[in-house]
Amino acid sequence: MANIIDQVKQGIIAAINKAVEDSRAAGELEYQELPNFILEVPREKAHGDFATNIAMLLTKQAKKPPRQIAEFITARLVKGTNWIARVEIAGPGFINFYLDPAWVYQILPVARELDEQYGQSNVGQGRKVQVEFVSANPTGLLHMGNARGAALGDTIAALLGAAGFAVAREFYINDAGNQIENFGKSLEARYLQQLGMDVPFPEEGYHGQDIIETIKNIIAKDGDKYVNMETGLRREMLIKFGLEEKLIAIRRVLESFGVKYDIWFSEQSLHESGAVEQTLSQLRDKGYIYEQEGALWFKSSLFGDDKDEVVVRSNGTPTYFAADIAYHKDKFDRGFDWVINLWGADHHGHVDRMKGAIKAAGYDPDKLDVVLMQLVRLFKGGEIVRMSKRSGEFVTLEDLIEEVGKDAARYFFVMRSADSHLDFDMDLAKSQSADNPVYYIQYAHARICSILRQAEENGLKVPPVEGVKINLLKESAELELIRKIGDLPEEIASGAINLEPHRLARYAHELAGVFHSFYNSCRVMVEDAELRDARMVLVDATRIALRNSLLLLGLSTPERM
RNA sequence: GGGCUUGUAGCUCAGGGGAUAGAGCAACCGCCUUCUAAGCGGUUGGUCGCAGGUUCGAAUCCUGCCAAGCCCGCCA
Repeated sequence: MANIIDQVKQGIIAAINKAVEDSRAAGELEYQELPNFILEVPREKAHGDFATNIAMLLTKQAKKPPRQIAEFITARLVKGTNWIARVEIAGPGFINFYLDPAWVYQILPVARELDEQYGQSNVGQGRKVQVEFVSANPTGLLHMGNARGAALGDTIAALLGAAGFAVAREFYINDAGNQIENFGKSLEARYLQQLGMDVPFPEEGYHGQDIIETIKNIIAKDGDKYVNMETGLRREMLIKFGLEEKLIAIRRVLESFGVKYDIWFSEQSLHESGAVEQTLSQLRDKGYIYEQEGALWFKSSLFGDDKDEVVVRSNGTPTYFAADIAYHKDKFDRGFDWVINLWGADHHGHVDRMKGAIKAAGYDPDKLDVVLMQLVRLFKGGEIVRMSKRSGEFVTLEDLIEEVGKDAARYFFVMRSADSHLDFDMDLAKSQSADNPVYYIQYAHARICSILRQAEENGLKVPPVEGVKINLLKESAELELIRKIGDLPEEIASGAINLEPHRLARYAHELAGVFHSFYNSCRVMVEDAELRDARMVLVDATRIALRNSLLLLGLSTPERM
């Protein structure tokens, strides 16, 4: 019921199927197998409301020219059912369907009835899906790459939720391994330096100013009590304090970015619980692990990888990959039917062996999807902003939110497909002008709210749809707007299934555009009460579709601008 | 050297077997006594990186080449 357009489409598809079968039964057409035809909205409006390519696809089997096949099919299509008003054969053999214009009027009551729920569907059927994203090292601040991951991951999760999946957002905390050791050394050096001691800073350490800030906080709290401590213990204490502080900061920034996680999962916990060890011994029992040069290797080459991968170093410590296998095993053990990871493109080489490891551990690797996102290049004043984490010189997510605002930042990250190399133009993102697509969309929402607000001041409320003559909406701008509103459920569903949040960003922009167009050609507050009522319903349904889109994108929905 | 991603209008990008290839920005011309001009309408602008192949039909699929970014560690 929720997806009117799909419903109408399915009706037409059924009608086509029947016509084709009838034609075969009558001996006009010959075919063994019905080809996988499509029914789509043609690019050109002159080509009707929907069009199918079935006649062209049947040429081989039927051994007849496409236009003749189309003749047979159209002759057997029953007009007047499934909203089909007129059918035409065009071009090389397309069958174009022209529907009774009234078919779109069903969309408005549905949108208003469902309100907050309009656009949602149940294609996910409650299946459990996990989206893991950002998962940054808790040793520093979030950078532009993390920010893109946050916006994409959160929007993908929102789409999946709206499409009927039971979604969990998860942050994997890399609180183990080399970078933590490095973090400890950096903290220790800064600690001793801050207390006036002349000690060298580690070559590979974290040079960022934020580390010094952390140390100042520690000194403010505990003074010099760690100075005379044994170095191992001292680092442990500093790491504990530092990690906690960093995690709180990361969580706070992400929340200000509109991102909230359901689960924060610690890598360290997998080592402590013995899960890593257990996973490795299971893989060893299955013969996927061997020893060479003192290290343990996973036979990832058996699964299409170009070489094997170390899981336990010759010094006895497990690698990140070992923990990651245990982690993914844990995800599946928690009952997720679908596991989605957002990784930077620089991790692409990791995908095949991760899938291989999942297979080796006895799970279905097809249940893991890794969304790789290309790197972000930041432009400011027309120039690339060079960034380096090691030197501590980079624009943080916090800086970004402060400079361009949450809404613009989120929209800019989501408006491009994940695999496009994103050029982020800071000047454009923060410009409060027509160039900025975020304002364009929000402005449409504010305009609608303004109309409805003024109507209400004059004692006019949006009427219940039952008594309204929606069929008074005959202008092309009106019909186009209704159609666009009707597209939302499909946009959400396919955006979710294909993990393509940029489609929703585009949709919101298009919907706003169609509305602005309508606004300029049709006045809502007209004298004619019946037309006014119909347009108020239309405008309110537009508001619903726009608002729901904005919320899924994590953007605010201003009622005045 | 091998792998992954990308190459479409001046710029940033959609489209990913079908009809005349789209949007935003930029440029140019119009539209505010009327519900928000952060808006609308119009014009200009394309050898879809190059070359082959498959197909009734290729920007889209295949092969080769060219260019850009990233990766190829007992880092993550």
